[in-house]
Amino acid sequence: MDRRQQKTRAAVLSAFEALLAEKRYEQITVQDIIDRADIGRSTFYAHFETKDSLLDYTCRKLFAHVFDDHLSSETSHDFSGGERTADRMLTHILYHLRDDRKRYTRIFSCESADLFWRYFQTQFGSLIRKEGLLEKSREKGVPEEYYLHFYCSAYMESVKWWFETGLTVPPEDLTLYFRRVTG
Amino acid sequence: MDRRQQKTRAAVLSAFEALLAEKRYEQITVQDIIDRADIGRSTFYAHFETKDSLLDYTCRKLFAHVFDDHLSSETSHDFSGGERTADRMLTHILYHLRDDRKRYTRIFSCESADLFWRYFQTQFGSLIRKEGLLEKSREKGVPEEYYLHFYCSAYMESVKWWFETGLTVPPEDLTLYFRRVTG
DNA sequence: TCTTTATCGAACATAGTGTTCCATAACTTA
DNA sequence: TAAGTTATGGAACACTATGTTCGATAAAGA
Repeated sequence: MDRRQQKTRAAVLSAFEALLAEKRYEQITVQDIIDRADIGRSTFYAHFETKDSLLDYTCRKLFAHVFDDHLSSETSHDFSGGERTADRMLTHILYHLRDDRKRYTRIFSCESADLFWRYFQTQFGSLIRKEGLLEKSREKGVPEEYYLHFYCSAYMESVKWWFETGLTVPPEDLTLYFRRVTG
Repeated sequence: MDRRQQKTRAAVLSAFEALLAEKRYEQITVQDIIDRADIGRSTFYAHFETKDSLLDYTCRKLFAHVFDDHLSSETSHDFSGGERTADRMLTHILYHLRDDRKRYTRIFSCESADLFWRYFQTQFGSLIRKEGLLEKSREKGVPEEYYLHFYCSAYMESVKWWFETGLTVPPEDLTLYFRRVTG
């Protein structure tokens, strides 16, 4: 890949994330981005079809950063240990989110980024299956799809709440809260 | 109030709701609305500051329709009966939503209408207090605000899931599901 | 009837998106 | 190092949508 392309791409992404830390996605204009990245308008559109594509790309990247990099290395996809192991992982995600709080705050509140949550939900779905929680849905007497939706959104809403309170609660405690209300 | 104003207002609101049943809020233009309502552009802006104001107004109206009209008449704000009474009310809301499904489907999926959910959450909050569920938060060992947030969003997400599945589940059953997973 | 006022319609300013074109500069490869 | 390829810059452009302004007209209320 051409060095120029790499530089441009990196400049755009970093400009975008910086802007995302300052204001909501909806009020960021392409002009803002290219000013900050110090590139021409046509150059931007040579890299990204639309502004939404950029958001999409960024979400995917952040998502991969949360799940692929950190998650798999931690537990090597072995959740046979049951809730204990899964808890360690959930807590691990929270630590990661807190470390990069600036990046994620805007993504979470960004109205167009339910994209991020959709990925989250997909990934979370496979987690739940590994935990064998779909059997729990039978115990509780609710449909599997309902339980899946409930469980995912409960975690997502926990995280949202966490960010709203300014991340004052320790990650371990939040995981505990989540377990207690969903258990 | 001038008869002309009333007519115009009614025309706008009905045009807006009709459009909302056809496409998402984001892709509805002011032009669409005034074409359908058959009024002049300046007339629209004489009634509503912006397109968002119209959405805001509509959300408030729908919200009042769900809560004030139906809810209070049903149980007269007496939730001392505990879960049984509250369940009847939750189910009642679901019936109302299903009867007017076309109106609500778009509102629920409209990205700018977390407004509606905010109202919902506020109202739900007072419900929970009356149910004495904040004591339950102590039993469960989680902060009250966390439990409130969790409980509200669990109901909201249940409703969202319900609409996604095309309202196939009977209202009574959904209330049951909700109770089983949050109980 | 007389006065008030809501509406129409067209034109306007503003702002943002995404496209096109070509000269220029930077990069790759041979 | 030279030749050829390709990314970039920058300006101009078409397009869409928002929200404003204003004077003429028609409908309402007193």
